[in-house]
Amino acid sequence: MSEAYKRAKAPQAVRRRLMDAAKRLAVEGGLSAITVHAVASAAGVTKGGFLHHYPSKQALIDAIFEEVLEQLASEIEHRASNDRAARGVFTRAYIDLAFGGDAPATDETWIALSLLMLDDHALRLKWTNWLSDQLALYREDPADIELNIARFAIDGAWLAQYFGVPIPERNKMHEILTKRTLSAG
Amino acid sequence: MSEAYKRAKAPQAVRRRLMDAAKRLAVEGGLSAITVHAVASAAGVTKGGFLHHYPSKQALIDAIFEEVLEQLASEIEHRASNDRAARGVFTRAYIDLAFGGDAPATDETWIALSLLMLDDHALRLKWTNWLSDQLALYREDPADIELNIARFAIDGAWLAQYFGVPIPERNKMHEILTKRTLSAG
DNA sequence: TAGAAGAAACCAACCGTATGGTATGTTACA
DNA sequence: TGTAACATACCATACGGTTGGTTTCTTCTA
Repeated sequence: MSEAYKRAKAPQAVRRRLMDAAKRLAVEGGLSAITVHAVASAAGVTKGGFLHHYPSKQALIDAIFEEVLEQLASEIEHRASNDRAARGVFTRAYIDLAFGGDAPATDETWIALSLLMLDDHALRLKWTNWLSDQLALYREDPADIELNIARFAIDGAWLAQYFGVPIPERNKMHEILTKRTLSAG
Repeated sequence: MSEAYKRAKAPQAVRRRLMDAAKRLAVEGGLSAITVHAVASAAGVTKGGFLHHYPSKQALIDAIFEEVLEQLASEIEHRASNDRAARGVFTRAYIDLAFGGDAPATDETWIALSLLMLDDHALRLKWTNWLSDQLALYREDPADIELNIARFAIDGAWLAQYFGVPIPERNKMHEILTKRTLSAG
């Protein structure tokens, strides 16, 4: 009898570990590092265990993506709830989220998200739909140039971070970008 | 005797086609679409042909990367040569390059570049080194917040484009970003 | 409340396929 | 006539997924 059989069954914890392991592997080694074997074994389980919980590798990826989108929406909502301005509510929350350095785990999650999207057309579509839904929800004008610049800058800043480039004067940048979402219309 | 043997030998043209095919495949199908077989056959040659010109798949990727960096540097240089301002010369050229919509091939090339980098740590390093060299060459302050914001925004805009999101009012955005590289210091 | 019975949670071994790369051959060019 | 430019056949490996088992949990009944 294999030793692993003796462990307590904890399906929910295993699913969590599988998701986290996949994200971590993606951040550390790019999306090509996400193999069924690697993820499974990083989560302390075999391929069989992996494929019991998720019918395919793609299913896990989709699950991660959905979860991250939900987390993102919830973080945005939390930040937006204290914002009484008429314009740029979503974008400001987006900026805050990117610069709010209190949660490094969040950064990893975002990077993993981006990596996943970049090789998967369906996920890219989900992302753009999510974004446009959010913009609609917070009544942002998708054509507002200033807001678009700010959001693009945030995306670029993620990339820079993933590339290992230190961003100088984060706080100041945070402040400037935020201010511009408030000024003109 | 196979038909292909009868073609005129044109090694230089084949190498060119291999590079272009790899870039196109990356843009269309993500980096996982770059397989030796796919690239070779898209270039009208077999795996053997591919591996005669490049000792490995990675060698082709490296060659593409080097070439793109050189092209980029040359485009930047061309644009910078007409710029007499003291600040932000590189960044303005970078912005121009991204928004100069006359060359859609350039866009594809950049996207391919980004895709390649995202799964290859060594290439990411090469990119950051290239960037910091360029900043030094044009005497840009790497900590200049306004310039950093502009460059980040450009990177984010590429991504958006790759994601298929139309960027509203490109010209206006181009103008605004450029203006900000000129104003304060 | 015991325990039987079924379902859920795993593991280990196997399979087909795709991939990067090698070895060896064939044709064209210099 | 040698060398560069290809093609063809082959190889080892890694991958996603399947199959069939073994163990633990849950639930239903007497």
